Amino acid sequence: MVKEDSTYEKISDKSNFSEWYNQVLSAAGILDMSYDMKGMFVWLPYGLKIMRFLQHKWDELFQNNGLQEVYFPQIVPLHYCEMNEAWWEGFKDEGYKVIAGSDNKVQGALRPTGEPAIYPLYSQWVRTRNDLPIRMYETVSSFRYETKQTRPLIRDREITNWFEIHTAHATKEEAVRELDSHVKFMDYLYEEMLALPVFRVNKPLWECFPGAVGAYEYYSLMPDGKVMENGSANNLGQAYSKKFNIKYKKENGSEEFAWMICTGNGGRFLAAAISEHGDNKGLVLPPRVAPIQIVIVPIIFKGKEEKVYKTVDKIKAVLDDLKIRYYLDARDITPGRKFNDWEVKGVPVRIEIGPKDVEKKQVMVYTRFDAKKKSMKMSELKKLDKVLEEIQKSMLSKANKRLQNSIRFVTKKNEITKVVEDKQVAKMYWCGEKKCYDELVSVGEGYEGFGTSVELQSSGCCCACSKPSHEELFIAKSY
RNA sequence: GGGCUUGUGGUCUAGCUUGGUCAGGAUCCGAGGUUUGGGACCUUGUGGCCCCGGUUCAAAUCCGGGCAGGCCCA
Repeated sequence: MVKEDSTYEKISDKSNFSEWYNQVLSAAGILDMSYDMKGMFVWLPYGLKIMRFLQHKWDELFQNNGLQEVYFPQIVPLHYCEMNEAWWEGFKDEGYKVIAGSDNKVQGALRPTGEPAIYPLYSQWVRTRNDLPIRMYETVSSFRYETKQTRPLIRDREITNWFEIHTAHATKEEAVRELDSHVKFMDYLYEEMLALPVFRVNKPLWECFPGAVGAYEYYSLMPDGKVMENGSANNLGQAYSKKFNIKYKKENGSEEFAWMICTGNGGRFLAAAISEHGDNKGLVLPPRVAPIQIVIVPIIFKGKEEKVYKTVDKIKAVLDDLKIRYYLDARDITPGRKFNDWEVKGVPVRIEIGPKDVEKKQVMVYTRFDAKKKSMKMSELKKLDKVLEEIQKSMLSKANKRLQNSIRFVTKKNEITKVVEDKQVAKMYWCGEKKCYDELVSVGEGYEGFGTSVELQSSGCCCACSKPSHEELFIAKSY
């Protein structure tokens, strides 16, 4: 098991982000990227543990809020796909078709998204008002034959560990309340679990599905100053229910289409966390999602093994009491090697315990994110859960600072280029007209106006046409 | 879609300009020993030039094609 145990792999400086990112994924044992199928990767034991841990967090969160987990088949009949023609037009070129049988007949498509699989069934399930709401989610793989450059966890051809919530409601108001709770789910996963601040923005309407009411999109700020779309919560209105015929009979006998909400995200959560928190030594995991929160490294000298291991047992007892996820590294290799292994893997805290510490009734505590090593009395070990919480908080506030410092407010069109080329995000007043949007975005190649501020603080004059404006537009390069 | 670039044991890599004792190093893995407070050390063993064709007395090296990666830009 070469890959599960550590291998000594070089990690570039983080300023060279593309290279650094691939090396960290490999060195930390997240993915094996040598699988010979473009855009598809092998989840290694440690990487999958982290991803599954995050998945358990959203399972718990969704189910505590009344959402039910379901599973729909991976193969979607083509006539389901064709029910939403505009959608299929956009997706069919990047769809995988499944052929089987001696005549190679096309059996269907691997799902590029969940809608075409799920909504035809919703249509059957909904007859009366009592059948609503439907509140379900699934965690699955989606498949897209990407023609762009693929990048592990960021742009895959098999999008793994992807959750999507699909809900259907009797009224518009109920749907809006549902959307609000999805926003809270995303905020919780980002801030509370991953210690990641994000841009939560509104999409310009022409970027939403035809007929949709609106969408919140999430964008992560990557180390190279580009932004990455990272999940969305969509208020579909009745756009999809009309396509898929999801409707119920009202008391007066008339028919009403369901109001629908969908929300999804997956591996990009992890991509953003790795990119934000990682450093030149490797991964740095936020304690709340780290599968191993504390690693214990015993330092063994000949003849003194027993003493050390007796103390290790005491430490384990305390950690058990605190319900901390720990791992005792008893491998027969040198301590220095173990230190580095677990640093690359981003374990938040390491406890070193050797004969000297046993004498002094203490341990050495190393914290990964600030690389500090301090001694701690055995009697103080029960504070370790607070140490982990402190780390979590500090990681969030550090990331928050970077995000806030990256935003530059501009008042003139010609200032945008300088900000974006400086690897920052430009923010400006915008009147809401597409014409002005196009004008502002076209000042540089590859620029994207990725949304407008959700929490509006003030208003001013449109950066393009100078008319009074109540919206703030963000512009940056994007993934 | 356009441009640039790379392919050497399991992994990382030297060699390519100027063809010829160059297939070298490191790591991993196996065996033995000594160790363990920041990637230990010594002895020893296994294992490699992406594929096809061309030029040549001679190709990892030059040329053509294929396949597979990586990076940048639309």
